[in-house]
Amino acid sequence: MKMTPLITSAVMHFGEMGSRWGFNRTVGQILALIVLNEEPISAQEVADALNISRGNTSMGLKELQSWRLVKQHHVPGERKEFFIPAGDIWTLANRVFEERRKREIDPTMSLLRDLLLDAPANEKEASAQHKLNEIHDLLESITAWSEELQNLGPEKLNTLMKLGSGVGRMLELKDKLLPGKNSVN
Amino acid sequence: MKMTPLITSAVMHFGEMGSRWGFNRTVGQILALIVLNEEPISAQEVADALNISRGNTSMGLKELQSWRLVKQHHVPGERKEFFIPAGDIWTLANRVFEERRKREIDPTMSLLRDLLLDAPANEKEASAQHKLNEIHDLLESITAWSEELQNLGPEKLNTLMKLGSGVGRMLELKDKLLPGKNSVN
DNA sequence: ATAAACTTTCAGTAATTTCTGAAACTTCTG
DNA sequence: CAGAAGTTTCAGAAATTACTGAAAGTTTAT
Repeated sequence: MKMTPLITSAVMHFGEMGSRWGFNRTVGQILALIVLNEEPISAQEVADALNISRGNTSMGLKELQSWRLVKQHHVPGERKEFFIPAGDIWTLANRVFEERRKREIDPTMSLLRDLLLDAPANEKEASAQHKLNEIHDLLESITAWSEELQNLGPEKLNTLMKLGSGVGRMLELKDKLLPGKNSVN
Repeated sequence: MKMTPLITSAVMHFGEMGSRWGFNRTVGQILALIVLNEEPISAQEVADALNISRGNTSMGLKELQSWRLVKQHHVPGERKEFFIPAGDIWTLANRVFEERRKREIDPTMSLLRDLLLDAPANEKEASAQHKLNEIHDLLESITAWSEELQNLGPEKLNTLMKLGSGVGRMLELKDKLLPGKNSVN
């Protein structure tokens, strides 16, 4: 399970970036290693390749499974468990988005809903509540939208992306195309 | 500069969430306080309201300015500097996205480009490089796409969001609408 | 030029997060 | 069921990140 120089660079980098993506250094490294390695890999091999303790490895793998980025893979005849990516790159990226949405947006949405239920006590609160409402609506849109993108799937998403600034123009014409749809402006 | 209960709850929550959004607790609290307070607020008032040291406040304000979420506001006749949000909610959310993209995606893109330049040394590396290439393309699409959304502006974005699953159907018809555009599937 | 009002910096401390490794646990095998 | 092979847990150590407060720095007013 020696890593080639290329894989080493990539793994180290994903470790560095790990914390920015919502997990810690070793979790990032483990993920990169499992994704870049075509063969299934055992926990012990992960620990050896990355030079981290067996305990830390176990926790990292557990976390990656809770993010649904990595899954166990049983090799017939082998006693130990092996690990492989839980899907293709698109799937993994989606899982990361989804999980982050749960951690970064959902709790705030829930608090905002609560805060917006109470009647404002005075002028100051009324104004603050108005802002909170704006934030709530924005987050709600982002959530709805990201769910929508997930349902589109990679090919259509790609079409949409390649469309570039065409999206704007298309929107202007949308009523002709989909006359039944909610007209906003 | 006493905070009302509503504002206190919101500020505390944004503090908790701060670290998930890319900054630390006090920076999150300061941001919430400045956004929810309609009047400009001085550094000293921030420190008092949040019960944090003057030094920490100064660093927090500096960071918020580097994210372009908060700006200085000079009150005529007053000696000290006041602070206000750098724009409306939409603008602020956009700045957060943009800044996070810089920190979370750009460095990886740059590394991936480098790693893809070298010829693979063997089978293992060839396969890893293929995966890295997929990741590169995905990140590139995400970047292009998020820039596109920013240019759309809030109203059109909202139209798009309200369109919901209509986006998929619209895409299927897009060639009729915009015949000049790049055909992907 | 001096002083008052205010801000920033930064060395040291506090708080938090991550990692290790030994012990406890779980399976499988003979 | 004994023990070998493997995994998980978790208390404490190490590393990282955030915060304080006193000293240095700025700016404005006189």
